[in-house]
Amino acid sequence: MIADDLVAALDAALHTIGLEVPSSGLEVVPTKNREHGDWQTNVAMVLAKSAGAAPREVAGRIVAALEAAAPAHVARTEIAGPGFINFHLASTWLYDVLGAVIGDGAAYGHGDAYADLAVNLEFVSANPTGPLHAGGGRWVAVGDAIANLLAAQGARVHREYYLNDAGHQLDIFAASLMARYRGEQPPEDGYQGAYLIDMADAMRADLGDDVSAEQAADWGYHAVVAELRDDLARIGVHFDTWFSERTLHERGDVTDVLTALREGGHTYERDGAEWLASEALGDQRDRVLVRSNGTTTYLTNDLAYHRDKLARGWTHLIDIWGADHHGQVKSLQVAMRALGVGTEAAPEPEIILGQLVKLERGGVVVRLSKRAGTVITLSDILDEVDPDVARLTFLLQGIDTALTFDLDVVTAQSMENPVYYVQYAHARVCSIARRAADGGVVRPQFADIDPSVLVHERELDLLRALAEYPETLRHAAALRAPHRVTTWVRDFASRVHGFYRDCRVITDDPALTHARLWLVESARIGLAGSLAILGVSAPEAMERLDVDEDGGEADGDGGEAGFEPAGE
RNA sequence: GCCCUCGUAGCUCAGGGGAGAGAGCAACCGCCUCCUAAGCGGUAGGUCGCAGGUUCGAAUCCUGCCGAGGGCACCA
Repeated sequence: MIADDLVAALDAALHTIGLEVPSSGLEVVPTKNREHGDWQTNVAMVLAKSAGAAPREVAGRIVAALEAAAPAHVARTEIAGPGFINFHLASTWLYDVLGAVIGDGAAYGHGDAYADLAVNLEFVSANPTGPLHAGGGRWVAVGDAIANLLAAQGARVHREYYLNDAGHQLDIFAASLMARYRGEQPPEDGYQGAYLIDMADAMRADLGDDVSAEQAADWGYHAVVAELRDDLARIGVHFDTWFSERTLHERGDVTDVLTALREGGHTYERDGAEWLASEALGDQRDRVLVRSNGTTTYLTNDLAYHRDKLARGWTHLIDIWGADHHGQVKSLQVAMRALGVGTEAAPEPEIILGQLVKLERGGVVVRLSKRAGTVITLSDILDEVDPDVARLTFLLQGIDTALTFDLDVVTAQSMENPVYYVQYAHARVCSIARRAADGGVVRPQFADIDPSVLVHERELDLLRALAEYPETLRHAAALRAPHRVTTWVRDFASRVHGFYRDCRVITDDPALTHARLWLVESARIGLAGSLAILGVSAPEAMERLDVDEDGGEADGDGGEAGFEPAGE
């Protein structure tokens, strides 16, 4: 990588003139403005104070030393602005990028930052008492993409879904199902959703007219889990493990946790309940472990669960939670530390918090009411838009910001969704390759082409973006921020479209055609690779939509928001 | 009251110490005898919530305030 070469050269130059490398390290970054060259460093400004000289003067010394041993590709070095050192490179550095992309293929941009990590990533984990809520789609998309990101950095990643199938909620669910089965209203505090009526009918069809409460509880549970699995499959997410909370109770893991905490002297009795002295460990307050009725709380069970994940050999635990659970983060981490976790070998669980999704319909907030049974499910969304649209919609922005999902906007404008912009770039690029093949244009071996014919700004722009891709993936993985990949690929797609417009690939100039065919292949690799991280498909062909062919795509679902004929 | 996240263009959001702050949508103006126009180019649009502080340099870090969302159960 050119950046590494420049860092090495700077390091050597500093050594030559007797300056220390800044403690923050050497920073060489791409310039934002082309006029400032290709890469820039701020070392001179960082070192000015300790060197006891003006930044530009320090820069001058560094540049002099650099020129004595000029690194490859550097055409010109200049001092600019308050003391930046700008590197103007020959475009040969970009031909190296092209070579790297072609050489690595689908693995281009991947790294080994997490090669030693065995990650257990738990996400979604919605209670098995009904279908997946539409807002939960955010965790589906984000979790899967984070898993892909970590895997692309060499981690072994395990996707896990925790089924809270031992608590009170499930009893209430079973009672609600049983009530519907008998044609009655669910209990006051029960699940009012209409889906239970359908489910009760299905149960009757399955088990007949004489179903016991126990049978109903069991049947209902399995039906819900099957439905969760189906919904997730529809959007293309597969979990390696569906972990049942019951297991923890049956095996005695929960009592083991209690024993360990007691032995550590972290528990006490009050008001007939058993408490964890978590405030002393850094929590906001103490927490109940065992209720006065003898049952264990969510926290206790969750501790047993996290211990089990470690016992199964996962060295790094990650949970993705909605912000509505933020109050539990500290409790879990602090208690895990009390259990001896939090060491180098067993770091405490990493909790990724995401802000909640606000559902709207036509600008009006859809309030979810259990009583009224107003529920919009993920599968409702998938009935209206394809999984790629749903996924990318959830991956457009950072997880720290609340996301508004307007069902009308997302469905009515699904054709304008950025996902098609990116996929179209991929389809176009594939189309070129197809055309070339159909026309009998044979792409020579990469080693046999002359990349130096690639001099158009559009061509170089593609390679510049590809040069930054590995760094983008690394950052996205480190920050657990898949939306950075979305941002990158949208920008890259824009460059691909620009190139497509301005640079004809298949021409009567064989050298240029051959080089561009490989360039196009590198673009395909970049698009397909980043889309794969996001869990979005990369179609090789898409139909052209012409404005005057108004309509199209009538989804026939009685949609009141049909597509307007768009043009005058 | 305490804790977490967010306030950037009309709207939805990128950028999270570096040089005139970016994109998409919406508005306006252009571009298909040529590899798919789901495309490309251009114009217009900003006190980066407010006030202090740190720094050579702050939209970015710190503090306070204002505003929005989410938490503060012997629910999960």
